[in-house]
Amino acid sequence: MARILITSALPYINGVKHLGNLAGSMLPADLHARFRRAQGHEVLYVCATDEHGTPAELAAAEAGQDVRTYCDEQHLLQKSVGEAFGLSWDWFGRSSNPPNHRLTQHFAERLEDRGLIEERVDQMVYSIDDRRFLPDRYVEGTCPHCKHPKARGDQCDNCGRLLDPTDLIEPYSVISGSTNIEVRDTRHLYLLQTRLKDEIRAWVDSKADAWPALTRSIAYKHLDEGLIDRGITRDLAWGIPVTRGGFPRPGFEDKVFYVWFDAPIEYIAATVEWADATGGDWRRWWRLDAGADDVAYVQVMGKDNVAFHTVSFPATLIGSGEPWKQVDILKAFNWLNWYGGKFSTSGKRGVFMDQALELLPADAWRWYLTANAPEGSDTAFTWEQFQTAVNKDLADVFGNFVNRIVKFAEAKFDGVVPDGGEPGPIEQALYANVSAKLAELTEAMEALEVRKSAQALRALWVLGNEYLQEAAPWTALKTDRDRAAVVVRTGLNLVALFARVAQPFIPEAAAKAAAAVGEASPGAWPTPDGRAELSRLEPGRAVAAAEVLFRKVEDAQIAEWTERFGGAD
RNA sequence: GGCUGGGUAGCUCAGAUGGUUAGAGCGGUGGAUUCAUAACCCACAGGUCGGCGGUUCGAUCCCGCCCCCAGCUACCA
Repeated sequence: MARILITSALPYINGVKHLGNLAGSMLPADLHARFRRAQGHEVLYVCATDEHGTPAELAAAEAGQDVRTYCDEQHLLQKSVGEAFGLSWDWFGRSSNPPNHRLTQHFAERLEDRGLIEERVDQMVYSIDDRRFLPDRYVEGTCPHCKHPKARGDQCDNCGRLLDPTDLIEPYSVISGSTNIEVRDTRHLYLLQTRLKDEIRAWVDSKADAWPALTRSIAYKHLDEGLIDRGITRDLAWGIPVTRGGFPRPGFEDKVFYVWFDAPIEYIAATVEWADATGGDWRRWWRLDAGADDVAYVQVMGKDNVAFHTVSFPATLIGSGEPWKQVDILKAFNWLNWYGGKFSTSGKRGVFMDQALELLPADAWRWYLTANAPEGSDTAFTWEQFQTAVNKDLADVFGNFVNRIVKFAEAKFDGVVPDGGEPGPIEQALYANVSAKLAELTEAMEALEVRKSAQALRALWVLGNEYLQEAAPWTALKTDRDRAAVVVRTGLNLVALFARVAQPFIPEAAAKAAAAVGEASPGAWPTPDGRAELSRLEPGRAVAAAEVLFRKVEDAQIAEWTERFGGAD
C-alpha cells in the first residue's frame, strides 16, 4: 500500500466551469483518485477554488458585490456542482483562506531571506477613471501595425504581433472604456528565478523521464529559452497581503501577491485546511522531514498550466530551501473544443457543468469525457458522439448486459446465484480473456492513460456479452440445468466485477449494478486473476434487477440541445 | 515572429526505434441469435498516414522547406 497525493489544477473562482475544464483536470484526477483508493492505497485528493486576481475583482464589481461575498457564493456553487459530478475530493479548499495567506507569506519571506527576492520598479498602465492599474490585456486600442481597432495591450488578435500597451494608438481601458490612462511607476517584488535555473533544471532532469511528452517538452521549452525573474506582486486590493517580518511591508500596503504565486501554494494550504477540519496531519503529505518521502504526488492540469507547475512553483519550493514534497507525475491535457472553436465563458460557447447535469446524470458525462479525453491532441466535442457514447457504450454494452443476466436469473433461477455445475471450456476461455483485459485496464489506469483505460473497460464489458452469446444459457436451460447454472453464476460474477472496475468512471451506475448482485460499492479493485474474480459470489445469494441503468438519449433531445447550446455553427 | 505539440479511414481518435495485408469505436453493408434497454454477437471498410523535395534497397514513421490547427511567449488565469 502506497500513499498517493493527487491535486487537480485549481478552477478559477469566476463562475461554474465548462466541460473542457472538467475533462482536463478535475475529472481525470478524480478517476485516478477513485482507482487508487479501490486498490487500497491511502489517497489524498485535494482541490480548491483559485480566487485572487483581476478577473475576480471585475466579476464581483459587475455582480454588484464585494469580492469576498462574490467568492463565497461562487465557491459554494463550484463545490456543490463538483460534488454533484461525483468528484471525490478529500478536501475542496479556497486560496483565499487563512492557511494560504500564512503559507504564501512564509514562502515569500523565506525566499527573501535567501536572497531570492528583489524590489524593482515597473511601468504599468494606470486607469485614472477606474482607479486601478491595468494588466496589459485590459488595455485595448488600435494596432500600430495593422490598424486593427481592438488590439489588446499584449497582442493583436488580428495580425498576431506581440505588443506593449504603449504601442497602441488611442489606448483605452477595457473595463470602463476610458481613454484617461497613463503610465505610472510601481514597485514590485521579483522572484530571481535566474539564480535558481541550474537547480530547477536539475530537478526537472530528475523527474522528466516519468512525465509524458507534452509535460516534458513544455518544461524544457521554458528552461531552454532561459528563465527570467518574475514579478510576484500586483497592484490589487483582493489577494494575499505582502508582508515582511510578519507585518505589512512598507510601500506594499496596496499590493498583494500575484495570483500565480499563491495559487499552487494552495495545494499545500488546502491540505492544511483538510487537516484542521479532520484532525489529519498535513505535514505527513508535504514535508519530507515529516514522513512525506514515501508519497507519490500526482498533478493533473490543462496544458496552459504546465509551465507554472514545472518551473514557477518548483522555483518557489526549491528556493525556500525547505524539504517540501515535489510533484512526481504530472499529467497534462489538451483542450476539448466546441464545434471547431473553443469552449468559452464570455462567448457562451459550450456546456457548463451545472447545465450538463440538467440534461443527463453525471455518469453519462463522466464516461464521455473520459472515453474521449483530450489526451494526445485537442479533441472535438460533438453532440452526436456524446449520444453514441451514452447509447452504445453505457446503455447497450454495459447497462444491457447487467439487465439481461440479472433478469434471466430472476426468471429462471428464482433470483439467486444458482448452484451446481462446473466451469467448462467456455469459462476457461473467458477467465483468460478477462485476466488479460484486467491487466491491460489496470496498467492503463496506473499510467493515467485515460482513453486507453476507457477502451479497456469497454472491451471488458464486451467480453461479457460475447460470453453470454456463446454460452447461451437460454438454450442450455432446455437440456442441462446445471450447465445453465454455471453460465448464470458466471454472468452474475461478471456484473460484480464490472461494477468494481467501472466505479472510478461511472460511480452511480456502478453502485446500482453492484447492488443488483448484492455487492457494496465501491468495491476493491480486482486482481488480474479472471478465474478467482469470477468465482466470488456464493450460490444462494439473492439478486434483483435494478432500474434501467442508462436510458438512451433520443435524437429529439440531441436536436433540442444542439439548438439550445449553439452546437454546429 | 520564436518555441512546443498536433495534422492518420465519412466522424472521434490509436499506432509504427523505417520493411510483407496501417488499427479501434461510431456510422454503413451482410449474417447469426432471441435472455435483454428493437439490445447483444460475427464478418466486411481499401484511407496519396497535411503538401513538396531529399536520404535509403525501401518512408506514413528520418532530414529540409512549406501549409493548416492549438498552446506558450513570463502583467489573463
